Amino acid sequence: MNETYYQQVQLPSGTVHVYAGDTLFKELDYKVFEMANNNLQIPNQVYMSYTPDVHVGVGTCIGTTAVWNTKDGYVSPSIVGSDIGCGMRVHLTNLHKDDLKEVKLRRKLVKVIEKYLPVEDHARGYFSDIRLEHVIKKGLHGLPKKYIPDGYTPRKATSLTHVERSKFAFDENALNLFPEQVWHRSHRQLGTLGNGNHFVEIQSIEIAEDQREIAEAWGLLDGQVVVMIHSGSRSWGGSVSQYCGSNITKMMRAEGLGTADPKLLFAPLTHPLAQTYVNLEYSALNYAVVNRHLIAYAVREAGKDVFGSKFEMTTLYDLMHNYAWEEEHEGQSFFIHRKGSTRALPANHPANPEPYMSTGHPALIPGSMGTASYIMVGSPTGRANFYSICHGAGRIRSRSATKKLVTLNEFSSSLKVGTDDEIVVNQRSLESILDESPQAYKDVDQIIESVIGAGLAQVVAKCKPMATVKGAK
DNA sequence: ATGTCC
Repeated sequence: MNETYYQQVQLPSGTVHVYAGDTLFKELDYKVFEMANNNLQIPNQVYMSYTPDVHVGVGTCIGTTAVWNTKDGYVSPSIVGSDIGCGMRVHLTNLHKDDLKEVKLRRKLVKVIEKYLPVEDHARGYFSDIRLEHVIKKGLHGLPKKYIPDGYTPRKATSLTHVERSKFAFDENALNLFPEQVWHRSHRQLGTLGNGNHFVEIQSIEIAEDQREIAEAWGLLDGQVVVMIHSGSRSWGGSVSQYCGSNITKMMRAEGLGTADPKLLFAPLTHPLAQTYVNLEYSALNYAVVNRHLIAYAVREAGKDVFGSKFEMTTLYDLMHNYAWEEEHEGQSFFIHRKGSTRALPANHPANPEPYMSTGHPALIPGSMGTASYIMVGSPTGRANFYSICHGAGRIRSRSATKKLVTLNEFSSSLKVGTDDEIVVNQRSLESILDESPQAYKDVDQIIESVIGAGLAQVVAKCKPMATVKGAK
């Protein structure tokens, strides 16, 4: 049987391009098409698509790529979503999975990570030597030098080239809109994980046979231990969404703009409120990149405590799956929104950072708890979808429904609790994160199969969880 | 996802 991995769905307001295998497609909630129909009513849109992990969100589905031409474009805070700049980071260590064979050692590592990375108090990561204003304005370039250690990339450079973008420039006047309290809270939250689906995970990797050449170029080794981080812009991005969202809502009401969904917000890029939003959105992208960088810094400190000063943790890559920005393709400027959608550029695309120009950059895709994550690379045929792939497994069940359905025993057994292969979790009570059990999510392997089948990307390495650090409310 | 309020 020939499986289809892509189809165009015609709706009254336009076409949504759906990248999903037949099985996943059949299981899609009709509400994702209602949402698409509303989103397609925003004027001048040139392209909209769904990834195989698409699911209903606020105003817009998570798993959406939505594109305008910059010259007559629109920005939608709803298509970006409220966790602006949320994304992934992977660091490579000089440990082999056998070094972490003992459950006791994995427990110790998790405990020490918690010492450097506050997970109970979400606002305890006070870095008094970091000026929040500097990192908000200059991204990673606003950090004191001590946070950019030597040997931080596989090529042992101190460069900040192993990120999607190390600094987002914007009109800084927009920052005057925020009260002191927002600055204070965000300073205290720097370097904290947050909760929900955010995590730090210790994983071991398996290289995909047909991508060994790329894996080698990236410094990946079979059985290598890696650190995967998933976090965003914390309350800074939340404040941006809230502040801009309420102003744009009022403007839309006054000007009679809108769709059937009052939670779907948008404005033409030329509107002053749209410009303020884009400026503040970029400030949140700076915060998010720095936040993940500082979380990695904390894990690195913990690693040195546990394994000694020879412990290394070099940056593979940092990239995001929630944002809107300008992007050039074949000389044309587009304004691209990705919400739960990850850019995966192929080799030689000019937007690749220099170290990844000849291979394409790593695209980092998290699975759900207890399941695999993936390090992928974009394919040239991904152009059809503006080089966008999935963001993870994709939720199929609400947090409350998951808590009703899944038992603690089922959750524990998916984490292999009590066996030698136990995926050690920091939370004393799994009950506090029961809504993150794998039963709340689609099967990530099926999602990845769809992405490959559609010709969007290839797997370079599969990452298997060994220990997970989560925040919880 | 988030902080805040019920």
